[in-house]
Amino acid sequence: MMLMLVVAIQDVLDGKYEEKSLTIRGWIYRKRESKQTIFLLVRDASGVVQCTVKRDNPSWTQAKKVTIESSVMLEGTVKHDERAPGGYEIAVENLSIIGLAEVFPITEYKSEEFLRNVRHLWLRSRRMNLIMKVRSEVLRFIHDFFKKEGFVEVSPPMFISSACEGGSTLFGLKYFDKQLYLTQSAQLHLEALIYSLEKVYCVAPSFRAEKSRTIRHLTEYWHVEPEWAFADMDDLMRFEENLLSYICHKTVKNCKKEMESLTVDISKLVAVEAPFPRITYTEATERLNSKGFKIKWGEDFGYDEEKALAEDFGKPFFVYAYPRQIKAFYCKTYRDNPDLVMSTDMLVPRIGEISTGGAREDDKEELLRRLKKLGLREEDYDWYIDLRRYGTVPHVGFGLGLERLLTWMLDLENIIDAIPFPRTIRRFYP
RNA sequence: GCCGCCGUAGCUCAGCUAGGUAGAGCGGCUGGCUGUUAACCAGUUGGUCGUAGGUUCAAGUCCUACCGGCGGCGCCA
Repeated sequence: MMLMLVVAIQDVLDGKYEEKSLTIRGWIYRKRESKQTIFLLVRDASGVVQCTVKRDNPSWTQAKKVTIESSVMLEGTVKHDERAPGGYEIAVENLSIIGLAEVFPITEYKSEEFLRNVRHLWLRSRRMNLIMKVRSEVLRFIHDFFKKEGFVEVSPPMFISSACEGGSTLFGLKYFDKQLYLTQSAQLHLEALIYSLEKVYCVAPSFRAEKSRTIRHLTEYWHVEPEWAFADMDDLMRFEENLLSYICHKTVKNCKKEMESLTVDISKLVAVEAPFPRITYTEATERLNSKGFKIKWGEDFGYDEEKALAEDFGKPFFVYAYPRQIKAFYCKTYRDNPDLVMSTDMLVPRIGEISTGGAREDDKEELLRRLKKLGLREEDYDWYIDLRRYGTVPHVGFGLGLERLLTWMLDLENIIDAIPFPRTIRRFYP
């Protein structure tokens, strides 16, 4: 038996194999029959190519039999043909069916609800294929950037024994005969690691039992979190804007085809340029109130307020220096104004917050005061307080929601499409 | 936690306002078609109308409860 060249479909479409005999492997994407010719559109991980089977060819019988989504291996000759989508097609000489598919449930008309029910099959769609490729690349750029900046990737625990912030949004679970929780942020554990490694980061899932019913919430999402010793708020914001610029520019460059096929408007990504606008919470409040909102100083912004600000800027920006009472216990206060904390959110149009970060309280007595004031039990945070007992240092960190970032970058209508198997308040199958 | 919307064939929906024999398109199957672009033409197949009660001579349609789903707010990344 002659050994045939097995190639990726995208390479055929790129014209690398004109008039060559070769083998492709994949799945039947579309099938159209006429009297003399059966047209098989075959997809693999890389793309879709049209293959033609003629009536007088021995593979005609197999081609008659094959169904949508059957897995196949076929041999044939690449022809340049303007009538074929993509300009190239394969004249089939031999077709073998690997797995004959039953009638595939996904057809032309489909509702959101149905596609969510058959998510495990919908992942085969061109759209999900492209989104997952971009997601993979974005992850790679994130890792590249952190490594370039000297950060060490670490692996925090998912099981935790006490809350990071409040307890209400934690998923509890039975851990032998004890009560544990799924982590909602790696921050506290990352803070412990900076005393060894100084600059650390992780990309890991976070779990939130928030009963949120919106297009920008998942109960399980991937969280990009660094912690950085001996750094301040200015370092933090500069780092974040450089990271986002890097991701956007690399994605535009390396995922050109995918972005085109997904009809993403890349101009907003090209336009991302450090430095980003920065406004304080107080300035943001004044700005909003001049537009007709009625925010009292000390109140947090809702989604409407975030959207109004974001539309004003039309690009990513920071809000920083928030009132102490609306932020978590670990936020460091400004020493010249203890009503304010060194906390910053990065916001983007349409989505709102994609990251929250800031300086962490590094003074032990101050941290204890904050814990007490918020009614948190000191003994639950004993190990965390140790970090201020033994060689405390000023440090900063942030958390970036990977799926929110992708939703913004790819203009996704719903965050669920930024992850293969989304978990929401109502969805956990398949 | 609060508010709104949806549930009829494998899929997408109409039918409900004003109660009276369960409909269409897609898909499947059969046949036709000179190269199709999720083709086209003809025929055919296909139903616990989400579930349980109630009103009524009669309920897919009206009422109540429940179940499932989607979205908005709040909360957050």
